[in-house]
Amino acid sequence: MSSDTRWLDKGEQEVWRALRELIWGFESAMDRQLIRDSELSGVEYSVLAALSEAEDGVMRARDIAQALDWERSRLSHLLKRMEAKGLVARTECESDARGFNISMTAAGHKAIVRAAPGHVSFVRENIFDPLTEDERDALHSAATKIQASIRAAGLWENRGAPKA
Amino acid sequence: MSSDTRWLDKGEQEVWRALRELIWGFESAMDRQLIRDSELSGVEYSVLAALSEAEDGVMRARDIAQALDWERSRLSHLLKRMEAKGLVARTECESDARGFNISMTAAGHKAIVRAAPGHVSFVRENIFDPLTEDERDALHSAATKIQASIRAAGLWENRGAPKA
DNA sequence: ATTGATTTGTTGACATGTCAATCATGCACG
DNA sequence: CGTGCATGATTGACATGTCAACAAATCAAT
Repeated sequence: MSSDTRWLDKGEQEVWRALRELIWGFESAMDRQLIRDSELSGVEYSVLAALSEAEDGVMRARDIAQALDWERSRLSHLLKRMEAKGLVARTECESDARGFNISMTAAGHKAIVRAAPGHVSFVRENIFDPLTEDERDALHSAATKIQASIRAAGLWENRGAPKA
Repeated sequence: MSSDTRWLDKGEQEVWRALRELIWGFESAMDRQLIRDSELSGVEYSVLAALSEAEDGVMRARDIAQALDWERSRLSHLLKRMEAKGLVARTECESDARGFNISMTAAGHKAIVRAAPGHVSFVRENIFDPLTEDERDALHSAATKIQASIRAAGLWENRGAPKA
């Protein structure tokens, strides 16, 4: 596993560098755009967007965490802050006394409605507009395959309890 | 800029979802692999890798920050921790009394030599092996174009002082 | 040379994320 | 029914990153 390492050749290094820079830089650029043009951070936007996609704008915390693939504690901390800001509200869950229902407040709804156009424009202008159709398709399948490969290697899940 | 937003259609949403998941998940998967198989975190690996590429294994803090496109304070905090762990050492800079030269210690060198094969294997097995040549090339050009587009929009730089 | 702007780096306050521990509830199976 | 394990969520300690303020050295321009 050590002596027979297949190192990256020149061309592979360039691809890897481009991808690494994209992965490191894209999220913060997106955050910057959101914070500049709205009152929401990227993670706050994610939560509100998830809530928007639910029928009634209400989701259990568990389901939000699953939809976003986040740790529970991360969501819990964030929801506490968002609740303090008045973006979401929590009500007890009737069917399961352990759970909580998270809903958007009017302020939360207003915030995401205001933020969404700029966010979508950012995605369209920086991902779809610059790429040819072929490149877009290839990007799609490449991203899907890479993720599948990492999953198969058991390195994707956050809480990696590899059934020790 | 608000009423004429071009929203994403079904297919575009799928591409965007795949890319977003990749961007969010890849880095932490890489970190997980490194921490599992070595004593280095992803950011520590980055610093040591940058130092490795310098001729004599010595770089000024400024140049490391530039190479990694990091904020100065981030690097400063990290170097303090890495120095405490004995991975790097700092010496004053002769030519510029403000600067510091950062060098790898023997322990730092040992650590990255031990971590590198696993890291390269991770990259090869999860990026290059699963993709066809066409996909790899398309991924390369797509990543490059997306980054160029974000740069052109002025949203790439960390310290965005947009010449107000 | 002196002044003022720029560069280099550190620091401290704060925001955010991870991890392990905790607690209450629900569920499965005897 | 209980008993024990799984689930949902919170908490606190800690790791890490950002931001703005700072200090010291250099540079530029007169």
